[in-house]
Amino acid sequence: MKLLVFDGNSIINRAFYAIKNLTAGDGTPTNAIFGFLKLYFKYFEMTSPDMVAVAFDVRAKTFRHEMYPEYKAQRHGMPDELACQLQPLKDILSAMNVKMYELEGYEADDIIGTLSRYCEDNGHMCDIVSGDRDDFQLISEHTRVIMPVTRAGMSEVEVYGLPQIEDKYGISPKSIVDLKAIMGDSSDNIKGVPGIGEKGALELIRRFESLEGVYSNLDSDSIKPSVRAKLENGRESAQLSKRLAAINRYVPIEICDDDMMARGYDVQTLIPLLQRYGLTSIIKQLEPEAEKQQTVTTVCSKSVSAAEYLDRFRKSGLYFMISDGIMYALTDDGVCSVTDPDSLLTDSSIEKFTFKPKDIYKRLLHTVGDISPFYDIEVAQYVIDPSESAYTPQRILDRYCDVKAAQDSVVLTFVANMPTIVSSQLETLKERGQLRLLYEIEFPLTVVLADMENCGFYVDKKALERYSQKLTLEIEKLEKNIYELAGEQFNINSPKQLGIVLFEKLGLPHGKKTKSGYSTSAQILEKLSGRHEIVDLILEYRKYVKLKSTYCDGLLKLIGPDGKIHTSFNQTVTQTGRISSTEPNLQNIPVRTELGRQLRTMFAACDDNVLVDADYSQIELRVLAHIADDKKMQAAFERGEDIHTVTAASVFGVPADFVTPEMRRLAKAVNFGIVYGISDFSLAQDIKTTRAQARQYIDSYLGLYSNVAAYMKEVVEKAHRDGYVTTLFGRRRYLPELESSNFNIRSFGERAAMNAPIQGTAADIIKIAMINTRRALIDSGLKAKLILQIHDELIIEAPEHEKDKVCSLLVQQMESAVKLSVRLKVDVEWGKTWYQCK
DNA sequence: GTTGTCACG
DNA sequence: ACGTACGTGACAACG
Repeated sequence: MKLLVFDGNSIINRAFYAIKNLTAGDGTPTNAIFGFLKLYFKYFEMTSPDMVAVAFDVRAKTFRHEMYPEYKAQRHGMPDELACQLQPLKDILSAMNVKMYELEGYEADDIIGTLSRYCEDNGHMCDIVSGDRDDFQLISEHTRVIMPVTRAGMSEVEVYGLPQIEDKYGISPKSIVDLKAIMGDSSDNIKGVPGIGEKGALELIRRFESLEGVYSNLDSDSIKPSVRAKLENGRESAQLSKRLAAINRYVPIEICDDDMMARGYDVQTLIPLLQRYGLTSIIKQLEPEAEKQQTVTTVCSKSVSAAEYLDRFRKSGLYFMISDGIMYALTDDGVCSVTDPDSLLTDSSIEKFTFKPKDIYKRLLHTVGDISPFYDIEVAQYVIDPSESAYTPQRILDRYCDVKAAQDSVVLTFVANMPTIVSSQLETLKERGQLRLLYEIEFPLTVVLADMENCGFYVDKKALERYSQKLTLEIEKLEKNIYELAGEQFNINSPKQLGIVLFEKLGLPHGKKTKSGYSTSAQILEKLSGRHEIVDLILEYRKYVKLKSTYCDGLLKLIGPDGKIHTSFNQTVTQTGRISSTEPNLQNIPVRTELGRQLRTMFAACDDNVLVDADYSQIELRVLAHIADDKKMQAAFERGEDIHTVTAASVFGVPADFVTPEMRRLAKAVNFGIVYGISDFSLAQDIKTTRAQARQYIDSYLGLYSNVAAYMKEVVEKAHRDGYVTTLFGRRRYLPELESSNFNIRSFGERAAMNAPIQGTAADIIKIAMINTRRALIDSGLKAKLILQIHDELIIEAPEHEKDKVCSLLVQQMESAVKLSVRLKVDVEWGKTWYQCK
């Protein structure tokens, strides 16, 4: 038998923040109830339990609170709009015959701990649904934790069992309490041992298993004296922390199987209740199979093996999607789950149609080697219209199919309708001439990205930790000085508090105001630099804090057991066709200042490898010279001259040898401005001059490059006429802003119209280069791998002896990716670390 | 979750 | 007369 138990408070809280603006007819908020019920049905279906229960906290004095008043202090504030939904939810659950447990003095955690222990004692399985990682300590052979997470705007689920915990932490779930006893948990106000963080605590627990194990081995030589001292000082805190972190598994409640058995709903009570709260879509969901029959052709309850259907797939193509680890495929008999998918996925005689295949690619690249791309509905939709904020099965169904899918059968409905979706997309793409963009650039690119994500980028963890500590010292010094100059202690990181100190207490002249106070941006602060010593200190403080929080501590958290950082590349985010990088963003690692650039010494090649780093020189201006067909600009590039110097010479009417650094700086700013869709106002601000002077620079620039001027005019006209602009490879960006009656919005549309074809064509070009580079590396039998793309830059990790070959191969592939009327120039560097590649 | 700030191309 | 550069993502504070 299996029990499914929900942490009522954790899930309703999550639902409350995930869903917005949902109220009953009379204005009572119902978003949290709705969200809770949706998740309830989803996980019920997913786990098919025999028994269900929901546990709630009861706020009261408890052992934990008496012993430690700050414990979970910040969790007490539940907003009124949420608190008022608690009782209605309990009423609804009661009508659904769902057993609820709560007991004064105990938290939901404790009740769940008790229920899971009951399951283990009685040989049942137990699935815990909670958003709280505290519950990980309960995981065992019998017990799993199911956690709803939001990724890329899609609600997904993470399932943690014994192997996942051992994988993630390298310790057994039982030791998690001991881990927290040492490292603490700021969200629960558990102090742990001061001075020892996650890393140190993990190391100790991996070695000695428990807190007691650590303390009985305190004299062990393998514990560094500094750590030993901290442990000795923190002994009492650690013991208290352990008691606080441990979930109570002996709450005095009466448990019996019969109470928790999943039985039918009390429809007589339930339906009117749901109606009262305006939850009609939940009522629909409750209506038996009738609704589903309409929307999903057929759902086979049994799984099929791939071999059974092989011939049929071969004829019509394999339509499938993977959701929660299960592969759903469309067959003549409806949508079935498939038990042994790999033989199908790697059969090159079957055309595959799917949704978001990158994770499958990542697995297949590990297990079976190289692969051919599948049709990806998500990426196809992105090519059709890149402006969507997220590409979900639900939205694509809404767009192409006239079906209503119940919330919990979206995946099945989607798979059932894939042939319709794909043929509609192909019709659109064909008509617009975007098939080559899709099949020759976007689809093959996904495989390259999957490969890069698998490889990862090695980071020297030790060195990064040292760097972080160094920054901490500097930050503390600056903090002290700032407080002294301000005459008070305040939170420098709070723009609000900082604004009050600078502009009210110290009376500095303030610039523009934001909605919530004074602007304290670097731009404003720089103007105040001479007026008060504190200003420069704050600017420096900000630099250090940014480096520490985002780049040291942020990155450290994401270094995997292999010592590498595996970013996620997103192919469907940007409006222009660029890719983006998240968790972490490796496309914005500091480089512009020496202090920040130091970070790049930590990004290194592992083992005996080296990094090869190549970037396009002025790719956007070269693309502009090509698209605008401006002979003068083309000639400047052809002569191999520095474009900013040439521009400066012409604009200022002096020979190139007489261009001063200042003149070059101005010309460079104008060149950038042109690419962004320039205005005199912004240029003036950027180069700190008058608007009239900026106007003059722009005019002489456009007089010089007259075809650029003509192109800018034409592209904006085209955008107004057609509603979109295109890149050289047919990528579109729609610009509904141009229809706006608001001048600002319309002007933004016009600047975007000028910029998108340039930025987008450059993005297309490097994508082609990535695909060709990967192919060339594989075909020439080199071990070297692409690991990172930064818009105009590619990084490869290669064995040292392949270095020379890889350098020339990379330059060759990047320069020859496309043929333009100006040559593409690429600079290449290599080194053991990223820092050395300059 | 939204805002302000700042890192990158 | 309007009030700005184009494209991203992460973090801390605040609601």
